[in-house]
Formats: sequence, structure tokens, C-alpha cells
Amino acid sequence: MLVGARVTGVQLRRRDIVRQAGRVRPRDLLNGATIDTLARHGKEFAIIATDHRTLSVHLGMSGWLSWIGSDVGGTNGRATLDHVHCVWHVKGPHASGILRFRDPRRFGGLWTFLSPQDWQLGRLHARGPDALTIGPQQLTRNIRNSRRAIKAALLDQSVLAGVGNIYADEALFAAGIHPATRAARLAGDEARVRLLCRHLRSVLRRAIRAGGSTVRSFRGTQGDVGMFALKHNVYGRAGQPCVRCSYPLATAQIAQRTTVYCPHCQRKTRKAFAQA
DNA sequence: ACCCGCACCTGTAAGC
DNA sequence: TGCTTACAGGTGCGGG
Repeated sequence: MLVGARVTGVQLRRRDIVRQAGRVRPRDLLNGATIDTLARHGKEFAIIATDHRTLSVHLGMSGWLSWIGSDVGGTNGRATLDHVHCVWHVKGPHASGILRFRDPRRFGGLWTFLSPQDWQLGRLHARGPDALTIGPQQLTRNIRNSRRAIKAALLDQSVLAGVGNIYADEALFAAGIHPATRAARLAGDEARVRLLCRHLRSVLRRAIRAGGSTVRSFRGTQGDVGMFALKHNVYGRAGQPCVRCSYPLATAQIAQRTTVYCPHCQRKTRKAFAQA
């Protein structure tokens, strides 16, 4: 809906959601631009204009981009303007409508750049490879000198970009890896790193296909809930029986985040797993 | 160099 | 009902 369309108006309702010093002009927020492409790396998204102006968006914990097509008076049309920090009016050959950035907690934000290269330099330089494409060799290289828990490493966006608390827990469960396993120790086990990479990709792909994980407030651009939470095997299921072995799922705090895992299916070493 | 702990926000649900 | 507390999808920074 956005690609090929022209931004005919921008309304910034809350200045400090744009993470930039000094004045923010409408043109910084793509006013007047024609949208050329959309890009994403990890959890960061960008709208790139034909004149190379680039606006990047991070949703943080509670951010939401919503689309209200002017042709449908959908339910989003009556949605509240509470915590809507920026509004774009868009006219295009395929669709016209209103894009809104809403973020109650304001952990998310907008970043403005003159080119996609500036976006790379300014925001992506410290990010690891995207979780959907990272290979076992790259992952091994990025964790082999780290003594922290593998869960903490997966949450570190400079190791790999795109995995958060939900999908870290889900991927570790799928791969049968204990979340507290030392990253460097795991790096020494080629087979298990390969397994982890495969499951990271598969969990993320399936979650995207299901429209994401709605735990409480998450919504897709059309206001729809994501159905992947129904498929969570561990996240949000502490105390409930493991789907694989029925043993009650345990919780731990790792990197200050609630971590849910199966103490039976996720052993720290393959040896222990084999002995079980 | 690495990584922990906390701060940054608001909304919601549970407990009393 | 109303007040208090705990917790939630993320990241950036100070400092140990």
C-alpha cells in the first residue's frame, strides 16, 4: 500500500518520539516524498523514498503502525488518537490512506536520515546479522568468546538482530537447549548451533505467517491480532505441562527477563540430555 | 572488553 | 470500589 505512494501530509503530534536533536521539519518525516521501498533489519524498519530520504521505525514494546485505508471505513478509522505520535497522509496508485505510529510506552521511536546508507551508519552499524539469515558459522563467531547465558546472547542485537524475549524462549525450547547454557560452551557444539539457527528461522517464519504473537496489546497494521501466541510452547506457559514431556515448565530470570523452559527437555549439555 | 542492573514509560491485572 | 504493587513485547547507558 505504501510503495509507489506519495506522502501528502505529516502531522507530528509528539516531538520527542523523533530521536533527533534540534528541529524536525515535515520533510524529515518524508512529507512530499514518493515511497520507493520498504526495508527491515532485525527489529528496525525503514521507509525509503525515491529521493533517498529514509525514515526508520522501531516499535519498542508497545509501538504500532496502523493503516487506515480511505476506501474502507474500517474499525481502525474510529481508533483513538491516544498516544498516536505521528500521522502520515498517503496517496498512491494502489491505495490511499492514513498511516499512524502509536506507542503508549514510548520505548519505540522514529529516526530520520538523508539516505539508506546513513540509516546503516547511524543505526545498523552495531547490529548483528538478521536472525532470518544468520548462518551457524556467523552465530558461532559471535558467541564463542562470550561467557554469558545463550538466552542473554540471543537477546543482544549486536550478536544477531531480530530476536526478543518470546522467540528466544521458543527457539531454545525447539532446539532443546537450556537457556542458561554458556554461549561459548554452545559455540563448541557445531551440531547444536546448527539446530539453534534452524529453529530460530523456523520459529520466526511461522510467527510471521501467523501474524505475530498477541500477548496483550499487539496488533497488525490492520488492527488484527497475531495468532502465533496460540502456538507458543513455553512463553507465557510457566507451570503448565511441557507439550513434549508433560513435565511442568519452569521459570528463571536471565538478562533481567522472565525465561520459561522445560527442565526436562532443555538440558545444559547433550550428554545430560542423552543420559536422561 | 564484557555484561549486569537499572532507567525510561504507560497500561493492566492481581491482591488486599 | 479503590488503592498498591508487580509485570509486560526493548534498548541504551553507567559503571563494576
